[in-house]
Amino acid sequence: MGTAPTLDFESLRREHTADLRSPTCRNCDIVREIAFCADLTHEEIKRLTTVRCHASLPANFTVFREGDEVDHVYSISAGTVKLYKLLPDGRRQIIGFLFSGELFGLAVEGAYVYTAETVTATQLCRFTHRKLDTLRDEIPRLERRMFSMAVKDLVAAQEQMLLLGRKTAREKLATFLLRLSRRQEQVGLPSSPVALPMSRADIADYLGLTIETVSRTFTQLKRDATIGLPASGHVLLQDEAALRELAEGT
Amino acid sequence: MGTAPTLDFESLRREHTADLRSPTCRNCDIVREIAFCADLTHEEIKRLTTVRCHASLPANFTVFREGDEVDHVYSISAGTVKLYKLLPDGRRQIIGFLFSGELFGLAVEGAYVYTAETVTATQLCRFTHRKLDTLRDEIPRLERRMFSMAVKDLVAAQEQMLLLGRKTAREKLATFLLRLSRRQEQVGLPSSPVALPMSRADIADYLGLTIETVSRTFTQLKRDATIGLPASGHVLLQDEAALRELAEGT
DNA sequence: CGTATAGTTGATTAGTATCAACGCTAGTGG
DNA sequence: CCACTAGCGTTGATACTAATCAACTATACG
Repeated sequence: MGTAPTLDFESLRREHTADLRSPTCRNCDIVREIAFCADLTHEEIKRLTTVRCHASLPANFTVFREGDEVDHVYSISAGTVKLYKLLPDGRRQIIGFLFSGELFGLAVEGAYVYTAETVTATQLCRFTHRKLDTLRDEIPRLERRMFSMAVKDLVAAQEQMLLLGRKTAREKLATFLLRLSRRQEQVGLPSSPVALPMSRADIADYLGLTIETVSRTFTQLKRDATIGLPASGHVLLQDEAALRELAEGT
Repeated sequence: MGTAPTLDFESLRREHTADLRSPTCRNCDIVREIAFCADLTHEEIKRLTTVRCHASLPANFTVFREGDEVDHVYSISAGTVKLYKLLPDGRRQIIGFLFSGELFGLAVEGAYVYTAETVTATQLCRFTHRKLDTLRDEIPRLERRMFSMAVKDLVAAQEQMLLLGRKTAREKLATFLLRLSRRQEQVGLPSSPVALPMSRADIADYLGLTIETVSRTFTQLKRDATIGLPASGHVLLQDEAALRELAEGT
């Protein structure tokens, strides 16, 4: 997995920020797009703004590694991030793909519990844990919001356990495609040509399969006219009903 | 999965409470053992006490089902509970085994996201979601505590994804046994004769295996003198180093 | 004591992994 | 501008782990 090493966040910020900044992030006073600020008042957002700092990172950039000492919490402004855990012999399990608006960097006992790596070019906002703790005390709604985000992640993790433990390769892939499709809908994009920013290797490590099995299963679904593969990185959902049946395991 | 149907909690409470009540739970004013009350002051615990209500349930009792309308949050005073999700064709994934001091019943959009069933005879405390919400507003530390519990569960769920997606049957079982062993240590019990209150079917559905594979793997580990099986429901960890190597996948 | 349930063991199958080769695409340098 | 190369993705042949099907044993229960 030819991954760039973790670099100094600050230098990266200077190096890559210019060309990747989006309009909403150019000026530091608009942070509503940050997920856990969504419900806050203007006043509260202002407070948050003072402690945040953002950067744009290239694809395949390691933000932090499992076991690293925790310093910051990150929020994705734009782009895609993958979180994963490794076994000593290199076997990898991707815990989740995160998109714009999602938060990561939670940890136990001062160490990150997974590695975080960008999939595409990505813009991140980050806060120190210390400052976030202070803010949580000052803004009770923030605490509540972070709790419900943790619950949301927990529910997703449990759904993924069902997938990993009990679904077949076809069912896993169908579930995966429908999830991405649903997410696109939520962001106001069309549900059907699903964008796959991640590689086959990433998909395999997310679904508990091998690259080859993922590839073969794509081919099978295409042969069955359930999906179409118009271009690399894009999947057409031709028969959503069939996909749903597969995903639910009926 | 010959499961008793969900019964009325209140009638069960009356029916089973007498013989199952533990000394610590007999009087309603000691609730320190409830996990999310651990850090609270005496005053705060008193407040909680007024809204709680407890019951003792027999083994294999369904507390609630996935999809049921949410009413309560439960805390285990004594016993073991399993949480699971089902696919329409009956395939089952156990999300977790919970023990004394743990909380369950979190939900999204008013519906439980998993089924909860007792493994052994179990004592539960329960609170209505409504009352808990009120208390969370009144006791900020409670909110913080619930957040860190959710994070703990999330981290455990991510660890389980690695197990389900990337570990072999032997590695899965070794990991499982070591977890139970570690938990016993934390409660002050010896680490070695590990108690297995759950059936082979439950273990299989937790590890993403079949009953037969679990049984065969137990036999293999016994043959290798890694574990001993002195009596049904108990496992002796004869070679913890070997188990740890297996669990870490080295 | 007989029956039901849980657990073990064996034989065979099936699904996915592994090993290997090949094609496609994109980026590089002449 | 085009050949060259590297990396990603696909496809094929084979191996292997765990599932399935089946029989049998041990344990708990009435």
